[in-house]
Amino acid sequence: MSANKISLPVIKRLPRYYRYVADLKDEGIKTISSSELAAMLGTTASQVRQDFNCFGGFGQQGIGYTVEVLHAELEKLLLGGQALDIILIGAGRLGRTMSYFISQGSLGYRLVAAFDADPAKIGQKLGPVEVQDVSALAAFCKANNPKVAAICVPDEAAAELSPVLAESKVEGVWNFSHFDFGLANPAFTVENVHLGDSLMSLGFRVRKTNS
Amino acid sequence: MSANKISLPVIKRLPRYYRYVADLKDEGIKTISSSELAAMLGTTASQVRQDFNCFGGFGQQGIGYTVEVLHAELEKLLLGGQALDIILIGAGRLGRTMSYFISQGSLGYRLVAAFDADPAKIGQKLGPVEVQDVSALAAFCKANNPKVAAICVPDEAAAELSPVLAESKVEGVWNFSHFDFGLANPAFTVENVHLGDSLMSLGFRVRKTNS
DNA sequence: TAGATTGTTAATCGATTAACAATC
DNA sequence: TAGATTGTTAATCGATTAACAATC
Repeated sequence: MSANKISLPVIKRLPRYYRYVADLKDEGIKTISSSELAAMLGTTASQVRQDFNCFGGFGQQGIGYTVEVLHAELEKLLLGGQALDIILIGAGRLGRTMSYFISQGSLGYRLVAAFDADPAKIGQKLGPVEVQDVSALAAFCKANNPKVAAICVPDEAAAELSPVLAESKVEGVWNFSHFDFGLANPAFTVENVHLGDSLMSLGFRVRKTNS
Repeated sequence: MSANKISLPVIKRLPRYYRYVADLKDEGIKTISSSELAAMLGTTASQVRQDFNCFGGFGQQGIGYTVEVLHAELEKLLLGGQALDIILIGAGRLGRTMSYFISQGSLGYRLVAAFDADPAKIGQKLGPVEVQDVSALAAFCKANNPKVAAICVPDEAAAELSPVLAESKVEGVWNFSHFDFGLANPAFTVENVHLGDSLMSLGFRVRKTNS
């Protein structure tokens, strides 16, 4: 029943709006215009208005946007009232860092389990959860229906786990591996974080500038 | 002297091409057509050809692309022959994880220094380098001219360090903070990795699917 | 009422996709 | 030569920006 389709570029901009508006709220600013906000963000007033209007326009003509309203609306959109259950797969260096990240910030998630294949890691405490053997993944999903999985395992392990997740109720994949979950199963909503790709493309741009 | 302008979307796709082509090379595949590669990547043959042609077309009409040539060309573009010197700023959990990341993969970088403000972290070994006091940053940059900085400090610290980096020879910023280096100094080439934003936007999409 | 600023439609811009001539 | 596939131009699509009427 996904009513009106919001484009991906707009969705990706929402968290940034939310951060800036939260700052404004903290500073006690009551009202802001699209052009003021655009100047802060380095974008155009048109884009700000177009973006906000995807969600039904919470501004007032002649006045601007009430910071408190804007903040509440963006928070509702992004945090959605109740936290999503997320599981961490892979409790190595990256996985552990991400587990802290998930739990610390108010990002709209609740870490409910962590898994690893390495016996040395099983039983370790990771914030609110204890690392389980990855062989318990399917059973855990069946019993608890987590909605999102953070993938912090090597590519081959991700490929092996993909069918297990596809059979579960997991819909969202926060993917740090190179395995392409979206290609494997179009039903997944995938957010890739390709750190190596990111750093490489930065390298290309920096080298380019000097040539 | 930045000759032909390559668009950002194309640049961002290059690392993925490189990974897939490296796999093909490992599998001993000699030649590949744009349509075969497109099928693997989940894109169109047109896009593959358009992208490769930004760099002067290394295919052969009637035949396709020689995997070895493709691999060599992409490697040259992305790794650029010699490694870029990179410094790590912030040796907390995230910074340490990223230092391993930078050093381990063949991403075209050489970690040359790490900095932190916390006395407890100063002196720690981080792979090839030892964490220095951040007060030594300006002097280090002046003496060693690193080209890229990885920013793994809180937003306020990033804001304070921005002018220091702007005065140095640092051009590329791999930014994990929310401070906007591109806005502060348009001369920077910035690659933002906003993990919280990424996870939040995934949450929006997952919730959206169920409403 | 006059000034300001939104909501929304129209114009522009850029990126992706399709088509096809060149050529291996 | 015939078939295949690139390089490249043209068409389409979508996102951004500009314009302006509605309205606080």
